[in-house]
Amino acid sequence: MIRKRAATIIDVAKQANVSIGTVSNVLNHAANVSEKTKRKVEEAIGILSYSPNDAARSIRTGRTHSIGIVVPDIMNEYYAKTIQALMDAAYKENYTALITCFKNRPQYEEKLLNMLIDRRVEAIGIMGGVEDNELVKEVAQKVPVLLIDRRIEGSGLSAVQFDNCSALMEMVAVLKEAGYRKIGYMSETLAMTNIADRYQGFLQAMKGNGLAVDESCVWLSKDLQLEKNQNGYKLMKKILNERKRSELPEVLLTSSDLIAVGVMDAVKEAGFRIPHDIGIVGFDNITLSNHTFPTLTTVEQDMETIGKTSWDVIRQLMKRRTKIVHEITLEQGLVFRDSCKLPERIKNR
Amino acid sequence: MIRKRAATIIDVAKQANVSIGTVSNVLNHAANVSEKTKRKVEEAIGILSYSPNDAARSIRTGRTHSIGIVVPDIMNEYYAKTIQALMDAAYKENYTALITCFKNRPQYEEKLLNMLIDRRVEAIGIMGGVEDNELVKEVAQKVPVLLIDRRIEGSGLSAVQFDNCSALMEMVAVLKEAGYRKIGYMSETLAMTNIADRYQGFLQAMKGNGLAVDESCVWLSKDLQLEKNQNGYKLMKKILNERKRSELPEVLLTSSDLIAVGVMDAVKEAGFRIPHDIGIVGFDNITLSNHTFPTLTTVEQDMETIGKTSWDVIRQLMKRRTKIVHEITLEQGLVFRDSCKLPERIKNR
DNA sequence: CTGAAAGCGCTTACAG
DNA sequence: CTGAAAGCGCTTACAG
Repeated sequence: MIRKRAATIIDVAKQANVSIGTVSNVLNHAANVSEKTKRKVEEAIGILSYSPNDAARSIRTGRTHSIGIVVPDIMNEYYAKTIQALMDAAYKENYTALITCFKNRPQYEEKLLNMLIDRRVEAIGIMGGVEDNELVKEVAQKVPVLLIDRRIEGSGLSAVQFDNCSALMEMVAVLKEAGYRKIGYMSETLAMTNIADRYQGFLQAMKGNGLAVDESCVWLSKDLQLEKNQNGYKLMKKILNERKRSELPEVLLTSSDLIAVGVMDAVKEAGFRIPHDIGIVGFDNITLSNHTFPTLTTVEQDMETIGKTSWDVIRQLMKRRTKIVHEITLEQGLVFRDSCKLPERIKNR
Repeated sequence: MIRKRAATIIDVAKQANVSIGTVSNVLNHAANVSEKTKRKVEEAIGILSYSPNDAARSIRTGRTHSIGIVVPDIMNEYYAKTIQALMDAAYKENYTALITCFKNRPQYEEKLLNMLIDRRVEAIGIMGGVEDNELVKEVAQKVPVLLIDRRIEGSGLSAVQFDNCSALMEMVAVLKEAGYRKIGYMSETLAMTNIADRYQGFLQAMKGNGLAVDESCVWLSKDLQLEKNQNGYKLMKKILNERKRSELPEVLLTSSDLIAVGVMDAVKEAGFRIPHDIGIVGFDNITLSNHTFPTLTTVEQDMETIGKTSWDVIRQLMKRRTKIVHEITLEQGLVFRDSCKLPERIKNR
């Protein structure tokens, strides 16, 4: 079987014995077309199983009805759910989202962004680590950019973010109330604002609550950006090998549920009990966190909401050629489960 | 700030004082262009920060360098990882994958497929439930289609699949060896071949091992297609409410880890112990399955491999205008963990 | 209500 | 090595 060349608007016009302008009018539900010719055209379209070529259309109209999304990867449920919500919202308004993943490899980022620009996406949403802020600003000269779950200080770029700092401050306050004093912290490096904000919240809260930060219990590692689960496990295993029990924190805050789960595996493997010997706190509230043993105390980020909100803002950004800056901050929520020793009165909040 | 109109090849030609044909030649690393004019052109490109318009290019060349992927959703890790592997492979050869999710809503499927055709993707990979086989066949008239993790009998369409039937036969044999007799089965309905094959494998193996299928312990529910976790929990809860313990299976096979995890929650909530009172088996081997309590016995599907293989086949399909049929079958693997009572000799296999 | 024609931003033979 | 011109498949004023 040989696939036929796709029919064009010219073929349809010939088949229906009308001009291509008329076919175009039918296609676009435009200008009064008589019922009769409309039927003729539609019949011809059916016979030839014609479908309009979007590229040709977009070259004329100057619009592509597509947006670009840049994320580290889609394998992390946090990204997957956010993107899904954003895509769904866009799709309902006949926009297609081009998803691109750069796996935290800087050399990919530029290539991906250029690809999106070549495709003339009408806006770009950037989630996570495009590390080269200058690059992002250049891109924003050409096409509206929305930063999702991050920001670039002083760039005048729109952003939808969570209030990471507050969430961590609350969490630390609760841990203190629960009797914890020696609070450890494990995170990817602080390149992204969302991650940095959490750490700031941690530091502020420790200070505010009169607790000392034990620097030997703070681990910031670049490895934790990807394969968080695996790398969290490895890092914790190494820590447990090197230290005596008294040198461990009483509770360990982490910047991701996946990291937390890896850490828990290492801890359990070393024969410690959670939360009896050490408490663990995650971040994201992915499905996994409610099914680990013990279940994981964490910070909930509402992916549905950030995804939808991002689309709303992107739509605003596309509307006008003049630039306006949107800054939206969403609240997170604390989820108390069994991986920390918490009094009932706290759990029931 | 007002965003400028994007520069075109004409602008570049003017800026560099050459013809647009020459600019095009530089862009496409084509025909001998003298070093000097090349530099002139590149400089002009820099000054205007010109980027070529893919739509215009594709309308001339007839190629879009993009493929379409259709999946139920990207929130299930099984789909997410497969797509990621496929996207990565495609990306390395300068192809972009347009990901579309139809959420098992039939009315979406046609719209999505048309959208992909309008965008003139050079091939389409379909994973999971596009239910209308006729629709798929029509699409395949226009553009090469690869079925991923499913097939359409007698359609002459290429497919990359797992050997689901064999995997289930092996699993049943192992369960029998472990002493299980009353084996239950919980799955989404059998609309898709991958799901149907598993059930066939189950039936065959039961027969082959001289075990009776207790039909009261077979649940096939449409609800389990989406939100598998939630809906698995609900279904199991209902079952536990309605039955005495003696009416439950000794071990329950499920068609997805997410379903299995929901089931385990319901079982534990009802006060039963796993695997002491009832064994549970999942399917997919997503990250979650190694962290539940108890950890989940399951069937591993190598997402990396099916994703990459799918790209390899898609590339083949795009190469020629004559149709050739590819049928590739991949092996799965059994993963023995703590959610079933299994003798050590089996676990160590 | 319908058609003829210009033009969107490119690539591709073809001259020179 | 470089340029002029045709043409890809559409939409959009503009006549009639």
